[in-house]
Amino acid sequence: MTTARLTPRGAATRARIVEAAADLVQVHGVAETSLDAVLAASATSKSQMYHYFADKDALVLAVIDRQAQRVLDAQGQTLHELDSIAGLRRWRDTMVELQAEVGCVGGCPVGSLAAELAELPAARARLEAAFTRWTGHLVDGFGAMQERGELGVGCNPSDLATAVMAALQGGLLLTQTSRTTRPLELALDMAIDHVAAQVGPSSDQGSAPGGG
Amino acid sequence: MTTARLTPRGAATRARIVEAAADLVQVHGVAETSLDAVLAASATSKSQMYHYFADKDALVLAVIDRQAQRVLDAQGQTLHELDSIAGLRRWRDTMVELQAEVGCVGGCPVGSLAAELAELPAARARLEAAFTRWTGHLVDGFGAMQERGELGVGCNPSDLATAVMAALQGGLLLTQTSRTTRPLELALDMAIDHVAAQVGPSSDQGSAPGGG
DNA sequence: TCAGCCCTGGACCGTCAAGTCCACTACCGT
DNA sequence: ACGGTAGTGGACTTGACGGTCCAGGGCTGA
Repeated sequence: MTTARLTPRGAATRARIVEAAADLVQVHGVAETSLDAVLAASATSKSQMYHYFADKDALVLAVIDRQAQRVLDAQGQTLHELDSIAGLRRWRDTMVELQAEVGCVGGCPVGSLAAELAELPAARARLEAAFTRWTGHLVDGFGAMQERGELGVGCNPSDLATAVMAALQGGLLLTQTSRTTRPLELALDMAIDHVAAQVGPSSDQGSAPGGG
Repeated sequence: MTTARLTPRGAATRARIVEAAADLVQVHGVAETSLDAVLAASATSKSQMYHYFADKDALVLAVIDRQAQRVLDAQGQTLHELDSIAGLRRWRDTMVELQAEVGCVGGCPVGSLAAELAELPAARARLEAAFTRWTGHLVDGFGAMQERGELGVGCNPSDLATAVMAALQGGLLLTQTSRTTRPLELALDMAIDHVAAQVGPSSDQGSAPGGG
């Protein structure tokens, strides 16, 4: 089922299902979330669920998109002010704060989905798109810094963003596993230092030569 | 069931079950791996499974330990030569190579388990231990470098190791999602640069002040 | 030889989840 | 008013999965 031919009432029901599913998936994971639970949480019936989605997999795809949006929303304004080292630091503090607030439980909603669903082609494509969109905000920030001459012309904003996102994801995973925000803090500080190291020298990244 | 009172024959059967379960879990994840599948793959019967393990959860704990060991084994000698930048680079190349060999499929066996099971207390404890052991090899390497005066006395080998492990885990997740080794390469290069930046200056880490 | 425990085979059970079906209601356009 | 489509309720089917049970095979030690 696509989103064609939806009355406002129908759209609201569909959204309620996705919202409830997203909540449950965030806590229990996809495999441990039953449709019955989603139905109960959203006060809908089986026929409604199958009216709006072909099957559970289709719902899961919608949940991926929803979670990706939620993650971006949770970062608020800091996500749009990544064009300076100071902005990156504020963003770092926001991410750490968000984790601390939930007691380091749950990890990254998108990262967790990626780990669980990366081997399913359709889901993988959505997750890759979600990461690309997220990372895009970093790319934009680094690009702006580069245009202003704050970042060496030799360094690649996209590569830089990918490295920062990797640090974030790994930091979140270790934070979730250890129940301390420390790994996230260390990982993001490392990443920001890595960006800061590109400030000033305008020729080389100072990295290992071998890269493919 | 602990490992008490096991004849060689029994131990072999138990090991066969864990081995088959580990194989399946690595590909499909815990939730999508049924006991029947494990039994078929290991040519054992239900009664054997429940003779050696109290329930599926108990088997999963054994699988976590086995996967942790497999990951360490896969890294071979490079894991014991992390006491120099050159050694770290060889280790990086090994990790990238391992991912390339499997077509970037599967991600990190331990990381994937962590993402799936981190909210289950018993599993979380094992996973945390697995990461600690793994990270321990990095700590040892950095400690040796520090003793030889190659690393500033002000920097903490344990923190450094945590940051590198975060980069590794995040890099693996993005590599799995994007089906390219590039994120892993970028993440590990960043991490190694971060370690290299501690070489020479013997006072401060040059990181953000706020960390708590 | 024989008792006893480790080990194994496989039928069986209860539960729960995904997905189907059909009768019904609500709304929209003409 | 009325036909058609969107939307809804909920019982039902099917099958897989985790877990139980018990009878029997096989090794070991006295």
